[in-house]
Amino acid sequence: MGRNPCCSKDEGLNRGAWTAMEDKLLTDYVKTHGEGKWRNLPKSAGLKRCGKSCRLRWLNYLRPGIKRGNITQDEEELIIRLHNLLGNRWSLIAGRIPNRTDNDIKNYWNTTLRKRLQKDNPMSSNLKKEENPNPKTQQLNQHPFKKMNTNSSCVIRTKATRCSKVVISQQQLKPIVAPPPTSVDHVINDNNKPVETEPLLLPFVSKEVHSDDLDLGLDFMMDFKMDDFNLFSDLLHVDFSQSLENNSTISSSDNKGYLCPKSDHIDDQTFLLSDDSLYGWDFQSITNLTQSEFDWV
DNA sequence: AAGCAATCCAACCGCCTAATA
DNA sequence: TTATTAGGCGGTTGGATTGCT
Repeated sequence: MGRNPCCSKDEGLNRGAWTAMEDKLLTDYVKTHGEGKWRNLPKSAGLKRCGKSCRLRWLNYLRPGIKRGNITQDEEELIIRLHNLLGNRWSLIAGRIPNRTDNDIKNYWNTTLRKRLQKDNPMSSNLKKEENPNPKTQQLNQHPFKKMNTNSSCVIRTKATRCSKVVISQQQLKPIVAPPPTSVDHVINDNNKPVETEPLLLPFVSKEVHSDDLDLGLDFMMDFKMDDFNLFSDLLHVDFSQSLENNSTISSSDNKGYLCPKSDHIDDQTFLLSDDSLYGWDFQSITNLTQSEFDWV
């Protein structure tokens, strides 16, 4: 049953810093045979390393096009904003910053940004270390989707965990900053040709906007399928170009990248979101919510 | 110049999900 | 369907480097 045993327990494997010769062996092998099959790679490439170690070395160091060090001002601002949205989800953050690795960004955050931001804003709970570092204890004490902070802003950080269902009442969606569009205009493929598709209708109508109600804190992010992260590209000033399923790209006439949920109505006031339903919400509606305004089911 | 502290960052560890036999 | 592992991820470590006294 199952797959063949992993190499990780093998004796006699090299550990620690990689030598130039090991780097060359790994690079030559991956260039010839491509990425993947990491378990078998060390043996085939003549490396005395664990496959996991090879993968990490390739992805974080040897892979062509990687930028290392010298984080620019723009990149730094983007990291901060993305971290506000996503918390410590380094791979997702790295996915929005070209040619940077998650490890690089994580290191930069931990060594530079966190300290600086903590200094600038010592009350920011997002920047504090976890009081209880034991993940097992955290799991026992908290719902995996309810990593709460004491103030209203919070980042839900779940490791390899997904929200299955959540109920949001329409009332809770106030305030909506701008009227959301009623549909995404069209879906295009890689060749910029329109694709036949059903309209992605928003299940709620916009409310009156009261500027006094606006709270633009962006510390909140739900843990839906993060593959859909491109829907936040407007906010992040990044090209709205990442592919969705079927190699298609959604765009809207105002290029705002509004989120259009495929949710089920429970009644006129409440919507049930399931795991694959976040082809999104109006971004501000989501980010203005506090964690306590959700009922997890 | 020496010793120590602070910082950096590559690599490892352990957990989780998806894949697969 | 089930058991098991590979791949991927975030957290952490520890050796190397840099800065300070």
